[in-house]
Order: sequence, then C-alpha cells, then structure tokens
Amino acid sequence: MTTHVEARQSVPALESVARSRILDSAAELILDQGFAGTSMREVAASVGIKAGSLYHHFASKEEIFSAILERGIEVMVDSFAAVPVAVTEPPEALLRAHVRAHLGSLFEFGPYTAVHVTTFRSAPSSVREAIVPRRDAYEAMWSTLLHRIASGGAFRDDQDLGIARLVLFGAMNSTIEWFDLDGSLAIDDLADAVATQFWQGVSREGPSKEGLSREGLSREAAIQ
Amino acid sequence: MTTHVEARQSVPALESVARSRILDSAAELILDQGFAGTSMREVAASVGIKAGSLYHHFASKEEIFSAILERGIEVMVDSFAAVPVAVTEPPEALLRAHVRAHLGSLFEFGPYTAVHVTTFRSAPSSVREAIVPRRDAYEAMWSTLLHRIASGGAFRDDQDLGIARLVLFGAMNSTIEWFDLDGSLAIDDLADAVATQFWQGVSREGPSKEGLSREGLSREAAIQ
DNA sequence: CACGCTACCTAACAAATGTTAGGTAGGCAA
DNA sequence: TTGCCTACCTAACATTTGTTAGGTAGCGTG
Repeated sequence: MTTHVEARQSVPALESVARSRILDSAAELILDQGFAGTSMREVAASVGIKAGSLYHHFASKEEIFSAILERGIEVMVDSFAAVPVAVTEPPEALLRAHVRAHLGSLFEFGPYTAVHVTTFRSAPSSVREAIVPRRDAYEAMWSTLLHRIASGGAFRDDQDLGIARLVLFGAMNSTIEWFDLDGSLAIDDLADAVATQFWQGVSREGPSKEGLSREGLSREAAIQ
Repeated sequence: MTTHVEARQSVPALESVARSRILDSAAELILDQGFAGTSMREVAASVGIKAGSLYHHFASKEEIFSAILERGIEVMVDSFAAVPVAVTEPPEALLRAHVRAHLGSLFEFGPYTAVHVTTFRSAPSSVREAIVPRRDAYEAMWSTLLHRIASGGAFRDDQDLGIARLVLFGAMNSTIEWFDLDGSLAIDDLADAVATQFWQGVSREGPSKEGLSREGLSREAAIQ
C-alpha cells in the first residue's frame, strides 16, 4: 500500500529517512502541545501510519523525545561551528554572526532546536539528565567566545559575563514566541537588532562608568 | 479527619483559601511537568485530598489551568502598577524599577507568573484565547512606558521599540530557567544587571551612530 | 434538636494512553 | 522458487486519564 520504498542513505545512517520523517512531525506536534500533550497515535497519524508501527522505528515515546532534543543541540552546535566569521574579526561582527547562527538554528533547520528550548524544563528527568552534558558543551562554546572577546578588553567590566550570556540566550531563545520567518521582519534584521541591543543597549548616550547599579554590582555572585 | 475548618476571607472572596491552596500546588506541579503532564490525582494528592474532591472547587482541569494563567497576569500587572518610582524619574531608574517589578512577579509571588510564561504556548487554544486580551493589556503597559521614555529622546532611533521590548521580555522571562532566589545572586542585583544590559549593552565604548546594522535596519518591519 | 451547608470520601465510568503480540504484503537475494 | 527482511497492519493489554454520582462527617444556625 505504500507508494515506494525509501532509499537508504549512503552515510553510516545514524538516522534513517523514515525515522527522520517521524521526528520531523513529532517535533512539530510537541512544539505546540508539549511532550505529554502529544500522543503516539497523533504522531503516527501525522506521518500516515498507525501507532503500533512507530515501535518499528523507536523503542518508546521517550526515545523519540530524546532524539528530538539531541538533534536540537546538534543543530545549534553545527550552526555555531559553521559561522563563516573568523575569530580575528572585530567583536561586533563576531557576535552578530553567532547570534545570526543561533537564530538560524531556531528557525531554519526544522523545529528541533525550538522544541529543545521550549520543552527542556518539563522533560522527564531521565531524558533531561542524558542531554545535560551536550547542552553544557554548547553553552561552553558561547562562554569561550565571550571570554575571548572580553579578554580583548571590549566588554564593560562591571557586568558579569555569565549573566550577560544567559540574558542573551534568553533574548534569542524567546524569539520563538513572537518571531515569524515569513513575517515582514527578516531574520537577518532580527539578528542585527538582537546583537546591537546586546552590544550597545537601547540608550542614546554612551555607557557611564557606574552604569545603573545602585551601589556597584557585587561580583561575588559570578555564574560560570 | 481534616484538622480544622478554614476561615472565610473577609474580602469579597474571589478566591477562597481552599482554592488558593489548590492553585498554589497545581501551579508548582505544572511548572515542572507541564499542564498535560500533571494529573488531577497528582494535584489532589499534593494538597492532601482525593481527585474527586477537586471538583468541589473547580469545574474542570482546564478551569484550574485558566485560573493559574490569569493569576499569573494579575501578579505581573499588580507588580507593575505598584512600582514606587515616579514617571518623572530619569529613564534608567524608571526602567530598572520596572524590570525589578517584573522579575519580582516571576519569583516572589508564587509560581503563577512563571507558569504563565513557560506554558502559555502549549496551553489548549480555548484557554489561551481567553487570556490573550489580559496579556496584551500588560504588554501595552510596557509599550506605554517605553514610548514615554522614547519620546523624551533617550532611546537610540535606529532600533525598533517593539523589538526592543520583546527582546527585553525574553531576557527577563527566561531567567526562570537559571535564576535561583536562594542562590548567591540577589534578585536586586539581577534586576540591575538586566536593566543595565538593556540600557547600555555590554560593550565598553559608546554606541556608534550606525550601530551593528549591516546597511541600516529597515524600519518597515515595525512590531506593535 | 433538626436542618442545611461545606468539604471531603468511595467507587465507578468511558475514554485515551503507551505498549506488545502476532499477522501480512512486498521486495530482494540465494 | 524459497526464504528472509523491512515496514506496516490489527487487535488487544493494562494503566491512567478526567469526570461524575452518591454517600458521610462535622459544623453553624434556626
């Protein structure tokens, strides 16, 4: 009854075509219903098969979820690694390019990264713990980047780098909530806006020495 | 078998003590399991009663969820309205105070706002649509605030206000993911860091006229 | 006292859940 | 042809789900 047989990929085939199709559909569903809110029957129906057949490709619902979250990280890491800007470029250009890459991973390579970002916190702890190391690895790439820039003296020294990074992550990741690839704002312009806001802020006048801190930010509270 | 009878509140009692206790526990559970991932029996057990008894206080699971999301907005709106800084204050102070208020609503008044922010996108559309107007009202309060500041000329004019606001929201809301009230970083310092980063950015040198934009950000893509 | 009200309970319901066992159709290789 | 393998199916399973009906204990008020 199926129209044709899928060709096997020539690569060592970590992920067969069938598996990928299922993951695509499942991720889309999970993105707007959550993991627990998406049933195996729904996933199966969305790719035109019956629920039981899913177990020909995955051992369990959790395995599907895990695969999606992992692919989400892969996409981010690959995007980061593929940034076409040399580390010798000026800080603003470096930053902008990496912001663009991260936003790209959220919108341009399937729903995987978006699912990862939005549902990680409510994932079963077994799934979550298995992914944490890879997640940390990606965050470390960013840490390294920011430290490199900071060591060049381009950053203000009254702001904690770890906090700055987490705030930037939040700003980027939450674009999922409102940005639309097909809308009037281009993703390149979005990246520029986010990067500029991160780098220079929104105020007209330049940064004062003391910033906004009420009495000077205590530095003891450093976060990685 | 119950130890005591709850005293009725003297206020018109929009929310009885019993209802509030249930909402508290339910919100906590939903915060780290999601709506679909949290069962009525779980909620009931967390307040020491049986599932059926929940229906003495709420008509359905959805009603519990709705009540939580609505309270989440209430907390935000109340916090915003209670900001003890006059609009005549300098922009940085105004901003910092409102950032502090929003962060407070996320961490200091129960899990409601946090639940709202993290689970809104995966809520059943019936629930979501009912809440959208109130949500918009809160966002409008921020829009008004930012426009007031902008009309004073304090903002750079090459950045879209709507985007800036959404990015700020993202930065604030995603602190849920990593900030810990009982950690070494005080929430006041967090607010300072976020506000400073929003206002001045992280770079040392002042904003250049052209910013980071590749060729000048197109303004047509204005977002509310 | 009797009444009614609140807040809970038990027990069950139909429906939906993840998962499994066993079967079938078609392609490919010997 | 025979046999195996992949990819699907049907049908059922035990469990969990939201929800409801009906009952009971304790309280305050008439």
